[in-house]
Amino acid sequence: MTALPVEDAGVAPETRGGATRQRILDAAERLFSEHGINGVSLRTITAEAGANSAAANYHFGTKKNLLDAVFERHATGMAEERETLLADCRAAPGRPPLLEQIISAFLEPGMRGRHGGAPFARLRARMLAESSEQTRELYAIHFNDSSGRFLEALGNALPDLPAHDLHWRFHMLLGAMVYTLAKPGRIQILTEDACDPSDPDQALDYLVPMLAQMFCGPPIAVAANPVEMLRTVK
Amino acid sequence: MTALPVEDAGVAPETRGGATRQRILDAAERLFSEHGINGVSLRTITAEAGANSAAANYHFGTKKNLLDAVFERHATGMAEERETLLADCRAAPGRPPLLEQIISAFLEPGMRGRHGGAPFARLRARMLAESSEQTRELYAIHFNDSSGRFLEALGNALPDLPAHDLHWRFHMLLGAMVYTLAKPGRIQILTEDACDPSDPDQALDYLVPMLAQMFCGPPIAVAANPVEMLRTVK
DNA sequence: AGGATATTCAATCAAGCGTTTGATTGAGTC
DNA sequence: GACTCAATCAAACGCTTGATTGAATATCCT
Repeated sequence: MTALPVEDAGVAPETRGGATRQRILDAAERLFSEHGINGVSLRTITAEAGANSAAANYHFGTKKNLLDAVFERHATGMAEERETLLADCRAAPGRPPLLEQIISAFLEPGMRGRHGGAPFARLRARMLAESSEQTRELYAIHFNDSSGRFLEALGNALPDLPAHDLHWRFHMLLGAMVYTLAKPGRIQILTEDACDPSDPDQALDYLVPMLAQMFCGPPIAVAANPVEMLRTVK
Repeated sequence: MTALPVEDAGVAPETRGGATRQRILDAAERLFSEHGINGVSLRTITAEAGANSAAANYHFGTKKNLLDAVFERHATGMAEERETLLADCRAAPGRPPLLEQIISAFLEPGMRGRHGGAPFARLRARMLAESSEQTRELYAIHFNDSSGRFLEALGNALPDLPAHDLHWRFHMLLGAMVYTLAKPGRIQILTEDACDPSDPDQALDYLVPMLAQMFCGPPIAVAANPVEMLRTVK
């Protein structure tokens, strides 16, 4: 009868690596990252992939599942490379793991690695800005553990920094990364300088020292606002 | 139908006034910021505004024009307040305008001001992440001049910093602001601390000193990469 | 070889989209 | 009281959307 249930017995199309399936994943990744998830139709994706318009539904069931697959394709390997580089930091030359090394271990796999490259990077940034339910789930599944371990490592590298300050600095680390990945192109418009955040090498060369500088600063004194003081204590 | 209190019986052909028009703008701003521009239909907007489904097209022509109107409603005043605060920095107490004061003058109007509040802030962040043609135009029209003047003021406050470094630090300033406005909620998920970037007061209390700290750091030495060196000269 | 399985195809569905239409309202003007 | 005109309304326009179907084709296994 109908071959609808994607989780058929044996090897379902979910897990197979068919050529059409791969082409659809590639096209979806590129188009999602360029026009947003709601800005691209399955017809456009399958056309770009040179496949029939029903192919996406056949291989992934729904559009939501397609985005899941696009995300999972690179996220797992990316998180693993992050953890590997973090482990290298611990078993490192000097005594205390260098702050810059930790920051670089966090940024590099997502900005320069072989995990999707620029399209997947921009897709992640766009998804974070949208912060839909699906996005929150995907990030929680694939990145929560990894990010938590980096937060812990940064805390160990800065034992005198209050947790509240550490969290705010990590927030800024995420912001710098996500904004860079999103390629808004504001600086290029404003300056016409060679400052090019869309160049991964240049971005890492500058972001890592700048962020390290920021992490090293003294704790913030929020004396003016007693409510903030209370919050800081927690 | 009973004549409801038409508060604005002004001289409004299509440029101003009108209670329905305002309600549509409010609904569009809220829904756009929550679900994205492509994620909301005009029918949803007009329904939320308690208006007829044709009202949006009547008052604004197209969906694109509606987004223009939503954006322009707050952007002009926001840019003006930024410039006013920047002028206050120049005619300030001490000799050199404080770095923190300039940064605060740039961030405050967009984060805490009466210019749209949280919904408009999040909408701006989302638009920057999408960076469509329309977004680039709107930002260029309303914010290019203002941002350029802040870039200049920051350069004057840090005369020894190479332009290339200055631009990268301004990029990070934008990233911290945009990411905070987008409310991705990652830190809250990761830490369960009271660190809450969606609280404008707390965000300004922490972002301003952290960014000032980053701006004050030494220039980045990119010795490893000769290509970068060449680019820096330019 | 042949039969089962996996994939592709053209065609179609209901639903929703942005937009347009023509009629209707009701306050202001002569 | 007739006329004007911005504003609102119900209804429909043509088109695209995500999803589904059943037949046709490619692929594999024994």
